Amino acid sequence: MPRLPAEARRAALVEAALRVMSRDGLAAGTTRAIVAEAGMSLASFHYAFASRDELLRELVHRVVGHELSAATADLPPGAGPADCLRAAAAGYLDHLEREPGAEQLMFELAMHSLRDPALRPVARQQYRAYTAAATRLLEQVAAATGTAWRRPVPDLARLLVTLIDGATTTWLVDRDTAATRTVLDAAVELFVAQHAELPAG
Amino acid sequence: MPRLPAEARRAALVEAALRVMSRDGLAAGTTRAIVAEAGMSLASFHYAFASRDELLRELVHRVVGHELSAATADLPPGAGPADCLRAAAAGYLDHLEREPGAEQLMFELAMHSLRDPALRPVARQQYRAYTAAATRLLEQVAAATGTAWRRPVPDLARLLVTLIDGATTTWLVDRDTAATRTVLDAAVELFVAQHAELPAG
DNA sequence: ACACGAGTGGGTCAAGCGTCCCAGTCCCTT
DNA sequence: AAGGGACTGGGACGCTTGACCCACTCGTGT
Repeated sequence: MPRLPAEARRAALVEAALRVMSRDGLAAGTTRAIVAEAGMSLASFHYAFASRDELLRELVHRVVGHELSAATADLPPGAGPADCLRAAAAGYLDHLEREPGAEQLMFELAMHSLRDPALRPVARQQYRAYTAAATRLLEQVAAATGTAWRRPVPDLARLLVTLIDGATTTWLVDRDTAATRTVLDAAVELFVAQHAELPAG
Repeated sequence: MPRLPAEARRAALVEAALRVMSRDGLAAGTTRAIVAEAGMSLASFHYAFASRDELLRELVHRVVGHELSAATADLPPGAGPADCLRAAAAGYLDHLEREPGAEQLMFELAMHSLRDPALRPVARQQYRAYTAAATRLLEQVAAATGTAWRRPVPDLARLLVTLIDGATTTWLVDRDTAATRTVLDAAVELFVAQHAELPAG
């Protein structure tokens, strides 16, 4: 209970909320559970945030920003495009295994946002961030390997997001990493064999 | 408020719960909201079900059973395997557009089940049902077109579930039917060109 | 026709929720 | 050093939740 400027307190509360909700689910993220995790009193919560919804909005913004920059940081050293994509997939799978709760929370957050008209734009933005990351990855791969994509990159980016999304939900259910890896590898092969590699001209 | 045998009341409550939760989300399915939707008193609820969790379990079982039989009923008249798969995808997309809430509820239910150790097997069963449906579809397509699949059918089935799952979540967020159709069509093409059509021997 | 048990309704309970208030305390400025 | 504003803590309010109890009513088997 040291004294904290409001801005730092907001950040601490968001992080605490993220921990609680990743561990026990979105619904478990009550104001009391959050302040207990952060080691504060209940009043500090509403001193830093006008409402629980405001914290939720800030939380989503922060996480989406973080995910976007994380996806951007993936720079495969690059041999062929297949290796690049496979490396990216493996990297994501590692992250998923390391923090399944966080990734599950993202889904719960998206589903929750969809039900609330006021929060719907937040969900949209979340997926726009995913698509942006996918687009960047595809462009990096093309640039790094001197190839171009046969289909429009936006279409491929959406396909990639779809695959990652589906792979995540199915993995969350059965935790079968080997099977998920197989699916992603097959998807990469599809991607490359069918859609990539027209020498850039 | 006519008199109803307990079994019929259970069914009516499950249907009412399904309506409420499809419309307003899993969290909105309180005992009071459900009995209001069913036009009963609160006591009738706990006469038919020992607890809200018991209703939830029965609801999931019923829906999974329904989805499994629905997916089985898909019999494409069949020209090539691509047409079969495309027809199946289009059929699912129609269903999704007709009842987005129900499909979103399935996700919410799965995510909720994953958090509760007692309900985790239910989520597993839900996805086993999906995989079974996908397997059946792939086998039907192979049989109807006289071809075989190059990769193990279980792998392909999981890939199919992954694709449908991902397509559903992305569509739920942006409701962009055209883009989702494009993704699914591309996926079908991938599926067929790369993985199908080895004449059955 | 009559009793018995299945089914019903309303009122109630304790717990947990988000939110709010206010008296107190610390730090920073001047 | 003294004032004022930023920050804290505990307690409380009003509401909703799942669960429950008990007095009642109706259909049915005898």
